[in-house]
Amino acid sequence: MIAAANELGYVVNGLARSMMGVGRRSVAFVSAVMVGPTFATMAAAAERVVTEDGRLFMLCTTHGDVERESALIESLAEQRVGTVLLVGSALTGQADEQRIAAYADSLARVGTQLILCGRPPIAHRPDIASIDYDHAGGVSAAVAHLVALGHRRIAYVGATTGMSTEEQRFRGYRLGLDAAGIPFDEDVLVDVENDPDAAASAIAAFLPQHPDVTAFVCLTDHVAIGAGRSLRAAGLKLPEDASVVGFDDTPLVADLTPALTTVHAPFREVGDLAGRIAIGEPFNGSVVLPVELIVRASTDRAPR
Amino acid sequence: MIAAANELGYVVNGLARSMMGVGRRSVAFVSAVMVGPTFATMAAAAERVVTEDGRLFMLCTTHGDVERESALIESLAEQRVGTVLLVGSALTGQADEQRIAAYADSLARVGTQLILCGRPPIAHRPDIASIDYDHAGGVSAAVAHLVALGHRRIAYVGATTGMSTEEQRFRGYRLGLDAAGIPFDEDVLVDVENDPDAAASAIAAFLPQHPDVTAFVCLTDHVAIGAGRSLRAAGLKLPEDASVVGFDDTPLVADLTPALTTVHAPFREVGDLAGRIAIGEPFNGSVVLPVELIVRASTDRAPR
DNA sequence: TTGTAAGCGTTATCAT
DNA sequence: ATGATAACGCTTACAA
Repeated sequence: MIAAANELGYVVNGLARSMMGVGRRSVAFVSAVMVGPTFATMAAAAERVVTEDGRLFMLCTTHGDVERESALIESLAEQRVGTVLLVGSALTGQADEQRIAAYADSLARVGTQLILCGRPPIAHRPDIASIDYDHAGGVSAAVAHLVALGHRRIAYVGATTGMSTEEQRFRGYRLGLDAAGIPFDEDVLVDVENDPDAAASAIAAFLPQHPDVTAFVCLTDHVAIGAGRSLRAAGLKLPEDASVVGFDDTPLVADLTPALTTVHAPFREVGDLAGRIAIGEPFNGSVVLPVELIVRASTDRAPR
Repeated sequence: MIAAANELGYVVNGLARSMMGVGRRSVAFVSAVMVGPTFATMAAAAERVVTEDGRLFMLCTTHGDVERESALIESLAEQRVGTVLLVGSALTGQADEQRIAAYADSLARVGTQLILCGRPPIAHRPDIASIDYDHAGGVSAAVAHLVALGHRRIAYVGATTGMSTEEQRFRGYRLGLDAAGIPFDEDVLVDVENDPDAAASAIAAFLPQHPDVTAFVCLTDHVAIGAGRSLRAAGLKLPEDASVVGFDDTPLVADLTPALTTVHAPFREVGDLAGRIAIGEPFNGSVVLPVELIVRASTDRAPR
C-alpha cells in the first residue's frame, strides 16, 4: 500500500500533520543581520543539531528594524514554530526589554519557547532562557594582558552604549582599568560604529591628539582591523609602536600581519547549546559561557 | 472584534491557513555546509528578499551526506515549501545528476520549484533553473594575468575532480594555459582538499621538487592562505619570489599581507536573484553570472 | 452585513 | 485487523 502510494508520487502533507499537533516543531534563528562569522557560526551550530533531530531550521533577519522584528515574531507564532532563538546584541532600553518580554509571553501562548542567545537575560524575567558569553570578562582580560605588558594609556575603540554587546564589552574595559588601578579617561574613547573603514578614519583623526596612547582595545575584530590599517598608515609599526586587541576571533585574523590578539567567543557552543535546548534538552534559567583571550602578535611590550 | 481577539491573545494558525493553499510559501536554502562567507553571503542575500516578501526562510545543511540530502528534500516537500535552493558545489557523477533531477520531479509534484545555485544546470534538463557564476572564466583570467606578468611555470592548487566547482575551476586553469600557449603539465598540480592547513603542508612537500614554479593558482582563498603561509615559511617573499591567487574574494583577504589577488564571485547577486525568483520573479532556464579578477599585492612580475 | 456549512489532509477514536 | 467518523483551525461559498 505504502509502496503503491510512493509510486503514485504521494507525499504526506506535513502541514495537516503539524496542525494535529504531531511531528517535530521547527526552530527559528532571529538576528539583526546575518553577516560575519559571528552569526553564521552560531546559526550553523544550531542548525546542525536541529536538522539532525529531523526539524526544520528557519533563518530570519530584522536588519535592526523593530517593526520587522515584531512582524517576524508574529509570523513565527502563526506558523507554530517550536522555538525562537533571539540572537545577538540587543537594544538596552527598558521599553526594549519589555518588548522582548512581550514576545516571550505571546510565543508561550502558542507553546513556543524563546531563547536569548549572545545577549543577557531580561531583568526580573528568569523564566526567559538566556545563553550569553562573558563579554566583560573577555575585555577585562585583554586590558589586564596589556597592563602586564607595560601599557598604561589604553584607548577603547567602539560604541559604548545603546546595545547590550557594546555596554557589556565597555564595562569589561572599565573593569580592567579599575583592576589595574588606572583611572578611566573618557578622552581616550573612540566612539565609532562596528565597521573597519569607519574605525580606520576615526583612529586617523584620533591619533594626532593622543600620541601617548600605546594600546587599542577594540569592540570587535572588525574594528581592530580598521584600527590596525590606520595605525600602519600613520607610520606606526605593529606591535612595536602600538598594540591592538580585537574581540570575536574571526577566522583569518590569525593570518593577518601581525596576527591579531583577540578574545575568542564561543559562538559554536552557544549555537550548539541553543539547538540542544530547542530539541528538548532540559535547561532552566541562564548561562554565561566563558571566553578565552588568544594572545597573538598584535600585542607586545609597551614602547620606550 | 479583531482587537478583542488580540487582547485575548489569539494568534491565527498559519498551518491551517497554509493548508488551504493561502499565504506565501516558504523558501529553503540547502547546502552541504554553512561555513565561510561563500554560503553565508548567498544565504543572507536570499533571506533578505524572501523575508521582506513576508515568507519564512529555512536553512538546511546536508554535511555532504546524500542520505540526509534526500531526507531533507522529502521533509521540505512534506512541509509544502514553495522553493528549494540547492546551493554550492555538486557531485558530478551521472547518478548524482539523476538524483537531483528526481528531486526536481518529486518537488514539482507538490508545487515546489527547485533552483540550483552556484552549480551548473543538469544535462538535458533545461527546465531545472540554475544560477551559476563563471568559475572557469575567473580562473582563466587569473592565469592570463599571471602570464602577462611574465609567469610561465604556474601551479594549480586544489582538487580537480569529483565536484562541479572543482571541475569548473580546474577547467579554467587549463583554458588559461591553452590561451597562453603554455602546455599543461600535471606535474605542477597540487591536489589537496579545501583547507588552509592541508594546503600549507601540501605546498611544503611540493616546493622542494619544483623550484621553478613561480605562481600558484588556488581553488579558493582558503587554499591560497595556506599556500601563502607555507611559501613564507619556506623563506620565499610574496610577491617578489612567488605570486598567489585565490578565488571567492573572502572578506579580510584584502587585509592580509600581501593583500590577496583573487576572483570575486557574485555570491550576493546569486542569492539575491534566487530569492527574487523564489518570490515570483519570472525566470526561465539558466544564467551564468560574471566574476571579476581583483588584482592585489599577492601577484607581481615573475622573478629573474 | 452576518451567519452557516462544507472542505482541506491529517490523526485519533470508536465501532465493526 | 480494518473501516468509518470526528476533530484540528482555517477559507471559501452560499444562504439568510
